[in-house]
Amino acid sequence: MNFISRDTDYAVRALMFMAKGEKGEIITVDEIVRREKLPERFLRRILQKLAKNDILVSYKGKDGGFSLSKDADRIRITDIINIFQGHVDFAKCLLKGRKCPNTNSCSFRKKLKDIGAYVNKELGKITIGSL
Amino acid sequence: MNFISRDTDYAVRALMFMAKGEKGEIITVDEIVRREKLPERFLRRILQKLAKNDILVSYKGKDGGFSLSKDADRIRITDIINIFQGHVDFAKCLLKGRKCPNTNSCSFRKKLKDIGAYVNKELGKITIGSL
DNA sequence: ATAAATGATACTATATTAGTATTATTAAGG
DNA sequence: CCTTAATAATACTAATATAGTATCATTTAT
Ligand code: FES
Ligand code: FES
Repeated sequence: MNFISRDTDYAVRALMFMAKGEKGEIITVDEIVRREKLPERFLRRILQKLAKNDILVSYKGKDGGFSLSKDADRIRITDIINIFQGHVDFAKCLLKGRKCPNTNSCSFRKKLKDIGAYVNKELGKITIGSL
Repeated sequence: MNFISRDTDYAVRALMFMAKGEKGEIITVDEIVRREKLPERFLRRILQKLAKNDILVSYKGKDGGFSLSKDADRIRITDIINIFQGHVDFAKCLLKGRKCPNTNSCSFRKKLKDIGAYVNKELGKITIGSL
């Protein structure tokens, strides 16, 4: 069981590569593909999603590409995880349709919540710039 | 994205229920199903797996059922997670076939590893008995 | 106009998760 | 020894999530 999904991982790697360039530099998908050996079309979609979520700025047309929308130190790993994997829920009642016999008092869920809070806090400290 | 899968959750709930009884008490699947409202056949398979992994002892035949194989305080949540979800990997290189450009030096992976270690340590402290 | 880039969206393939069904085996008790 | 009440083993199916591909539209510098 992996904690980090493929698209999160690819996104982080692409961002790390982009962060090496000058601030605001425009980089094309092809360039990233060449350097990081990622599947092109898949990566395109990933970068598009990052642009939609204000991590990247996209420039269409000739000489276009993507640039970081903010300083690499302000892009947190949790932002990326949230975009691609949604909120990481450490403690959700899994009894969907049926009635959960002990929703509010469940001590298991309570403990997991504490651990989840810690993980989110620590992951929030990691930024693209810090890598 | 959920950290805990359905079968882990069901297993924990079943074990918590069983831990309420006397030490070594034999309990049938039907009894757990009645009390915890879990899908019977699915739960059967889950308990079988727990038995195979020495969490439960199974008694076949009439008056049979399952009992805890050890004190509830010695059954850790991590044991259950490992059985049903495998080792939780916080930091694995996701570039399978292709060559990873930076396997040994990847700082992202290194940081995730630390967090994973913490989570496993904390989860290891939680036992069925403590819930 | 053309070429070189992204945008949007739909499609497909594979893996994982969740659950069901079937048949065999075991052991207690009359 | 037969019946009954339990688990064991295994195969099957359905739903969902993940990973990746394909197609066509739009934009912009020259
Ligand atoms: S079971 Fe629904 S909350 Fe613990
Ligand atoms: S990318 Fe393979 S290890 Fe960081």
